[in-house]
Amino acid sequence: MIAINQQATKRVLAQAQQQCLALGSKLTTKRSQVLEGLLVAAKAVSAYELTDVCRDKLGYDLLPMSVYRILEFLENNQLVHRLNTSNKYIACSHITCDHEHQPPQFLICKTCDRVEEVEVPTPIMESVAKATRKAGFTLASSHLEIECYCNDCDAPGAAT
Amino acid sequence: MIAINQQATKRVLAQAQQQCLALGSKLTTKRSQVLEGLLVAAKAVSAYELTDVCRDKLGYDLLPMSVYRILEFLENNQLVHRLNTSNKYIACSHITCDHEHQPPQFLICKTCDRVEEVEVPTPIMESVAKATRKAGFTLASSHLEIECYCNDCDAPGAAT
DNA sequence: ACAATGATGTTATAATATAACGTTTTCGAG
DNA sequence: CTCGAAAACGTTATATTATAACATCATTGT
Repeated sequence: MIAINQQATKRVLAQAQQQCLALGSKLTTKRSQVLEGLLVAAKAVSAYELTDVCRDKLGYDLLPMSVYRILEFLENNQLVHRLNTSNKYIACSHITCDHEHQPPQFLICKTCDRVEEVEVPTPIMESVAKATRKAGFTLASSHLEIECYCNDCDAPGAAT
Repeated sequence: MIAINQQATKRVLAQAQQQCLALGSKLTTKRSQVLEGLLVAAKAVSAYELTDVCRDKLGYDLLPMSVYRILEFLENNQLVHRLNTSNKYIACSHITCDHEHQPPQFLICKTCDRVEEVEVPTPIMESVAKATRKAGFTLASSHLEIECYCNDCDAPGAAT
């Protein structure tokens, strides 16, 4: 969770604005609203779910088509990640950092959609890349999505 | 590609039949047809695409709903893998083996949907599992889907 | 033979996603 | 300032992926 209250959210949105400007684009009102929706959701949500969050929790009136477009924009500006595994979106947990990051790996709870963005140690990812090359493929990105259960959602069938 | 000709396909289907029986179920005609469609496709295909392959290349008349049901059955019988990343399905490359396998990792070409099923060395997967536990998550499976470009489909923007 | 179960057929609809085009807004060049 | 281009946003339509719900048919053990 990167935004636990309204003030933190404001800070993140301000930082996101900066990040967009640095990339030559702008975080408009609508775009900011969508990002805020993702921050409030604090987990991976689909575009349609995000429309609901924006309406029900924030009072923002956004159409799903706009949400899709805006999510694409936010992804291009490294503010949001799309999780292909679940067709959901999540705010990047590093918006407030200054430094560059490794391509992220995502631990995704299959039950509650909570996501942690972690850095699998570089040598490990190197090994994965090596196994990939050996098979005649090239990594498209080293972004990995790993399906998990979080500690709040015990794995089904787990022994007590 | 695990079936390069008609004879190899027959062998795979026979082996699949055995594998089902061992699990207490049966590879019916329709189920066999769906699996054959996947073998003929020789790449990851969606359920609807598979319906087309079965009709156009094999003359089998299957409805998409049946295909979904049958794919679910085949997955439960370890004959087929569902790739969550792309919402497509692929025949398991190990149907003709006798021995147990590690949970598979998939290299998926984003351009042509060709898939290689590889085994990332166990110690590497151990490291990934360890990083996962450290973050308070438990792996749901060590099946990994890795988005790649295969050597026939050069990565966009790759230097020559 | 028939009841129970499993397999398949059928219809409807939900959920996710993109295309195509029109309108409004922004913003720099003149 | 204002006009034209580009960007952003609105709107409608439709494609794609997936599941639910219930009907019918087939198989099998008794």
